[in-house]
Amino acid sequence: MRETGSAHVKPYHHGDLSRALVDAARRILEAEGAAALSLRAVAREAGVSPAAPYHHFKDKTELLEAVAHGGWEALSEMIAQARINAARPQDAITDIGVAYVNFARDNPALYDLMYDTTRDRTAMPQHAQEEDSGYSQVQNALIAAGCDPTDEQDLELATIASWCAVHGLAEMSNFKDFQPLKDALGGDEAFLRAILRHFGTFSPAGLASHRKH
Amino acid sequence: MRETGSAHVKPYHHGDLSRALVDAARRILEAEGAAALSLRAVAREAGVSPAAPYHHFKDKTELLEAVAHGGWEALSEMIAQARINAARPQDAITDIGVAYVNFARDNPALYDLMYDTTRDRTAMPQHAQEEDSGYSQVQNALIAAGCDPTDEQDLELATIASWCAVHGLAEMSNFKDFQPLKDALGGDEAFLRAILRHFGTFSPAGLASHRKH
DNA sequence: CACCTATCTGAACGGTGTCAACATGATCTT
DNA sequence: AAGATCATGTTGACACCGTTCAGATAGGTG
Repeated sequence: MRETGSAHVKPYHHGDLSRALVDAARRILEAEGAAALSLRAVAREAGVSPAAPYHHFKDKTELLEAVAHGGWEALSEMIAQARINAARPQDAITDIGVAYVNFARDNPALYDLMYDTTRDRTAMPQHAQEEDSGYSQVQNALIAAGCDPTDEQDLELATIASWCAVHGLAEMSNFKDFQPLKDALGGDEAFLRAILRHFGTFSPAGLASHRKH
Repeated sequence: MRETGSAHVKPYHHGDLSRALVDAARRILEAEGAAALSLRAVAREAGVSPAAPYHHFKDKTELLEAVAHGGWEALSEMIAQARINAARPQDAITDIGVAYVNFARDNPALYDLMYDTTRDRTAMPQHAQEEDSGYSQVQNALIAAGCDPTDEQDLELATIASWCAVHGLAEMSNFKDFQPLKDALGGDEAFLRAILRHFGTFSPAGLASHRKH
């Protein structure tokens, strides 16, 4: 490729395969589910030989971790949007919860992959330490909702509890559909908010009622 | 082996393979993890040819479902024990939560298998309809803790919320270890109870504070 | 006894993750 | 400009996997 002439030239051997592979994996994941996500299928989808990925990822696991990482970024984005769009600061935590579960519902296979405990646990904690991670956003939203920011221990407990509760709801929603209850409550979002209301830490009232010593 | 003489005779072709296979699968799961759980490995462990399982399970999936079913039964047992041993009725929900998370910690691979959303969703909901299922036990414990049993809709929401929260905590605990926080709080169980205290629905106070209309 | 059916084995198929050997071509050095 | 170098790609192979099918084996039934 001498000149950057027309549209789709292959500038290098491939271009940048790493990204192409991750994209291909994500495409397969959405279209055909986790069962169809083989390394060879990813290579096929990217138009490359089965051994090619090994020059960019030492393992199938490492590729999946890259895919999962992209998922965490997308989820953080969703959470940030929900936080920005919240009518009042104290609504933010609930809105984050809704956005979180919606993300899990819209990308069930990707969400499962993100939490796949078979792989190394490094992916999520590492991501949690970043500036605008979902975790720290939840923490800030809790403070905005009235959580005491000086009691670090309690704040961390509240953040973990919130995250666990919403994660549990998200996984549960993918596992069981609760359709009759949803209908009785008037739809998906109503059900969601009703459940969130039952998690104490998600309302200032709940927060207050749990302040002990 | 013509006569039913001594201890381990093989009365039929094998005895009863279905159970032996499920046991073998459970053994592999605990010893080597989910990655090593191949149908062939299970057959090997049971001392039988790779094709033998197909006379008892139509699929690898069907075997895994049997294993998962056993897991649900064991979990129900744990919950029942926690409920019986609770000092006061209103402590039962919290104690159930502790027992639940402990079960998930002690059998991480089995727990993952039980919630594997790749398989058919029939396993868990079906089990939830049984008499002494974990789900209905949680519901009863909530009533004992002061939840209004006449408001069926609210009761179901509370049960789901409780289950989601504890499931989330269990999965999260297997995903991330929270060691520094655990140390600061004085151990595993202290951490666990601290988190549970932050789920509003798990304390009568939390229950009361969420009663709206 | 002969027949039937359930259970198990052996061999085979296509698919998978992974690796070593080889090919290719962009970049660096001279 | 020419040749060396190194990252990137391909081919072919290996062991293992889930699954199937034809045949062996043995219990139950007439």
